[in-house]
Amino acid sequence: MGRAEQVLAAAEQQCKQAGARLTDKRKQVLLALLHSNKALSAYEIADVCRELQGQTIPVMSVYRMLEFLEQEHLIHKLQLANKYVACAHICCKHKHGIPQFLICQRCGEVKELGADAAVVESLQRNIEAAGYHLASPQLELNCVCQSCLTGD
Amino acid sequence: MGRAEQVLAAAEQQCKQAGARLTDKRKQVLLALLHSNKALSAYEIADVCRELQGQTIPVMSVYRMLEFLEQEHLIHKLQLANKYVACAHICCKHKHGIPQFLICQRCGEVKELGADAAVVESLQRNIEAAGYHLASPQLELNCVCQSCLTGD
DNA sequence: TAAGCAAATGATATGTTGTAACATTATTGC
DNA sequence: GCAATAATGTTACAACATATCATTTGCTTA
Repeated sequence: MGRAEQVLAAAEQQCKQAGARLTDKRKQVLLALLHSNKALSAYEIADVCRELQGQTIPVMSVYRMLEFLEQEHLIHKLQLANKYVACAHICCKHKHGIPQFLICQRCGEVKELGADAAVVESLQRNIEAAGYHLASPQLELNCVCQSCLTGD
Repeated sequence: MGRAEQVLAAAEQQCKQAGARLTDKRKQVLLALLHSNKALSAYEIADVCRELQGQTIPVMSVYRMLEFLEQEHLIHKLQLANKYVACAHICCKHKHGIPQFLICQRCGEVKELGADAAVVESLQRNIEAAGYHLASPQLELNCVCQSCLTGD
C-alpha cells in the first residue's frame, strides 16, 4: 500500500469516528494534495483533479471540500499565499503541537514541522506584552528549499 | 507638527538621500496609510485618497506607488491578507531587526514589533536543520487586539 | 529656453481569486 | 418509498492584480 493509500485509509477512519462523510470527491481533493507535495490553490487543485482522474470539479465545490477537509484536520490552509497542503500527520497518533510551515518560494514545496515549544512560548509572551492575543497559532515562513537553492 | 507630517518629512529626507522622487501622489498614498492605523488593500487606499484629498488615483497607479514605497522601505507589504502598512520606524535612526507584525483579525489594526533576536535565531536553526533557508525574514501573526477582545 | 529623454501616471482591458444565491442530486432515517 | 438533510452543481458577480499602451511631467543638455 502506497503512502497516499495509507493516508487515505487513516483519513477515512478519522472521519468515520467524527461522524463525517469522506465522499469520493473529497477524497479526490485530498488525493490531489497528497500527490503534489506542494501547496496548491483551489484552482490548481481543480486542475490536478481533472488531469489525474479526468473528473471536472467546479471550483466552488473545491472550496467547499477544502473547508470540510480543514475542519477534519486533514489539510492545512496556508494563509501566506492562500494555498492548501495535506496535513503531514494524518497517520500518526500522537498529539501535535503548533504547526510550523516552511514554504519554498521557488517550487512551492512545503515542509510541516512542529514548532519549537520554547519559541512559541517566547512569541506568545511578546505578543501579550504588546497587548495582543495570538489568534491562529500557526507559523508560516517564506523559505527556499535545498534543491531550489543548489539546483539553479 | 503632527505625527504624519513628521513622518512625511523624514520620508522625504530618506528618499532624497536615495536619489528617489517622493512625488505628490506617492506622498498621498503614504499619508493614507499613516492616517489609518490599519493594513489597507490597494483598493482601500485608493478609496481613502479619494475621501481625504478628493483626488482619484487609479488602482493601477496605487499599486505602482506602493511598489515604490516598499522599495524605499517606507511601507511593508503584509503577505497575510495582501495589505499594506506604513513602516513604524520611518522616523527613528537606529538599525532595525526582523519586523514582526501582529495583525488584528477583527479591526485590521497592525502593530509592528522588532522580533526578539533569540526567537529569530532559534527559528533559523530549526529551519536550517530541516534543510531550508529563510527567505523573507518577516513574521506575521494573526492576533486579536485588546480593544477588540474587550470591546464586544 | 526648447528639444529630447526618462520617469511617472493614466486609461483600458483582462486574468485571477473568492463567494453568494439558488438549483439539483445523493444519502440517511423513518 | 418518502421526507429531511447533506453534498454537489450552476450561474453570476465582487474583489484583487497585472499587462499593455498612451499621456503627462520633470530633468538634462545643447
